[in-house]
Amino acid sequence: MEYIKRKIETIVSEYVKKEFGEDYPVRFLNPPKISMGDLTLSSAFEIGKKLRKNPREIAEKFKSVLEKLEEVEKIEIAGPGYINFFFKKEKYLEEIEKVLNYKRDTEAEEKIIVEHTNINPNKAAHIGHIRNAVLGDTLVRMLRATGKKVEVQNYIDDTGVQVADVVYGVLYIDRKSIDELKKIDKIDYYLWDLYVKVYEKDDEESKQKRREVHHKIERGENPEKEYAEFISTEVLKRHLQTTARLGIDYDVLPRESDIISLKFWESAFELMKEKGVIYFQTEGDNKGCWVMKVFEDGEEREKVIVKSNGAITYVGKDISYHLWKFGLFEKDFYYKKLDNRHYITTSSEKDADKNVSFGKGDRVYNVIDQRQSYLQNIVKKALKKMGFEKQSENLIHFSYEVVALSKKSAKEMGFNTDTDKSFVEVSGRRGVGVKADDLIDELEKRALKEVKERHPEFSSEKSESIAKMISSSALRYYMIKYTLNSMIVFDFEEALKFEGETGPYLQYSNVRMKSLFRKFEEEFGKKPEDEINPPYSFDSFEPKEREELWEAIIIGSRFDNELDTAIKNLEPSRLAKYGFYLCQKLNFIYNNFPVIKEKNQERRKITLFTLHFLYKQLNKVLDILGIEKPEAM
RNA sequence: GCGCCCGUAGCUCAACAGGAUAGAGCAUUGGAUUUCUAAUCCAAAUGUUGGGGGUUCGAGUCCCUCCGGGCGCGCCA
Repeated sequence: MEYIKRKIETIVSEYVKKEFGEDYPVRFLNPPKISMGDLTLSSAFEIGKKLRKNPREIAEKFKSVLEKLEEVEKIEIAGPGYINFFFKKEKYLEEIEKVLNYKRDTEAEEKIIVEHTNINPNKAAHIGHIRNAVLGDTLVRMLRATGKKVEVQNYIDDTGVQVADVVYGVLYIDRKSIDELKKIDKIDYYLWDLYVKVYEKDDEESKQKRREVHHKIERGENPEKEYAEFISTEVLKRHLQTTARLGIDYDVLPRESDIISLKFWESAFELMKEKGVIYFQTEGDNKGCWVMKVFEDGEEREKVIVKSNGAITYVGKDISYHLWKFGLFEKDFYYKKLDNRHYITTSSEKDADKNVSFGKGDRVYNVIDQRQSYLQNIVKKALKKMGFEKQSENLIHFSYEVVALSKKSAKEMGFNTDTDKSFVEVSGRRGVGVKADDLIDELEKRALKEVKERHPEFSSEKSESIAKMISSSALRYYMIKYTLNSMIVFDFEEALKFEGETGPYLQYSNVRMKSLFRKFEEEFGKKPEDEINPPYSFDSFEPKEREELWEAIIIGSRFDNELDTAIKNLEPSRLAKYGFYLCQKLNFIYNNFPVIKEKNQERRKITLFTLHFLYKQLNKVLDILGIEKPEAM
């Protein structure tokens, strides 16, 4: 119904300017009940507030102006001043293509970079990482659905202490050669356990040894460097297999080791000195460091960017990475193919693919959990201080709460639940967490059992393929249905559900429709689309039935509004909820209005229209949520 | 100590930018199919939105205060 809103907007802003001599934003609301109207305009409140007039009186003035709209059947002023529109139903149905093919105004060409997943390549991916990846991927799909150009980056911290710690473990605890590592089936699982072992013996001597390993990797000394490269690449490949199970891909994988060897930092350092953003501290706690002044909590504080031993801090690296993301210095990576879906950065020119280019974004979304807010803000401030105001503003921390384990689930897995808190924190170092692949395996197992029970006639290949789609949708929906601010206290019982507000429910609704349309074709010898033609008439329905069908159509018409709101508020859960709501309406109509058995052609046409329209809208939602659409389930 | 976030039905969560009678799922109880996939649908029941005060036509939402919980504030990454 966005096309009608645009029409109303034009009329309202013209009228308001003439009548009240000022511009007011035109805002729409959804009436809480369809009996109150199809759409609400709230302008009377805003104008009334400003002019200190009764909003109801102002609303009355709008009535005559807006009633002239050809789409409008009637207008009612309700409550304290809501302007409620009732559309001409038959006309609305005739123009449904305008709803289905709504095109947003094309904004100036803008390149968006979304960074997400960013799992340290030293152990298996766990449910916390999955929330990040699913949120990031959904954000990407949301943006692309509105026609935006989006590049997806997955940053690989292959030189950090985490990798060094497992290299230490391999070299000094398990004493394995690279050839031996190659024989391990799931290296990420092996390292999950090894990582825990490394921290079990956390004495001074091993700490010292670990630091040494880290420094050697940073300086490029072998065999440490070789091990680090091997491990991080192999674990990365495993992570990509895991995310691929959820339908998640990336355009480019920038590696920290390349940032270091291509000396990004040196350029960033020069730039920061030149712009006077950092300076050398000669006294106090930070003596010998390069620091940046940060204004926070009403006082100037210092943030160390280069340590007194000359090493760069984490923020320092992040600042240079972001200068690259926005294309703010001349430095660039080389790229090569990692597999047929992903490019990875490289520092050597000779194996580089010269035909691709990444970065140089206008807007950047970083999908990182809420604990990193402080540091993300430092990067933003650094950009601003360097004079890159616009880029600083366009750097958006897509922040969300973490995933923890419910005490019940943690106990079931044999973790220590002796804590004051009502949940158990996920910790890679202690090996506390649910591995993503384990969870997906379990979901697949359960889905397969269901499919086999329902369809014993299916080949095992077919059943398995369907089970995979179901498990992926269940996990994706579970991760997306919570608002970003809400901590997910992971519970097996909740996550393994296929009924109620779950991904499979949405999938199932879709399958039902497909099946219905298939049967319709068999029965009537034509496609549903061929039946759905004007003229339309609701005359053969009871008033109650008419309202039920019409409500479903109005709900279905809100897709574009929901998508826009989800993007504006950066809240993917909104779209998940909408998808669920859509399916509830769809299933209700399906259960209460027969199609194939319906003898009255007028009734059949309208019912089919409604279901087909909701089905098409649902398909858009499923694509954005990354939920696959099996033929049967 | 300072900053950010949260507190809503028995449980897990919604509530669009301050809007109309605070809604879903799960669990509970009862019901629907000789009929398009029952992973469905319908109905019943459950609320002082942590407490108190304020702002206004209107507050779960904004402000103040108190209580309870989470996270952050490194020359770690």
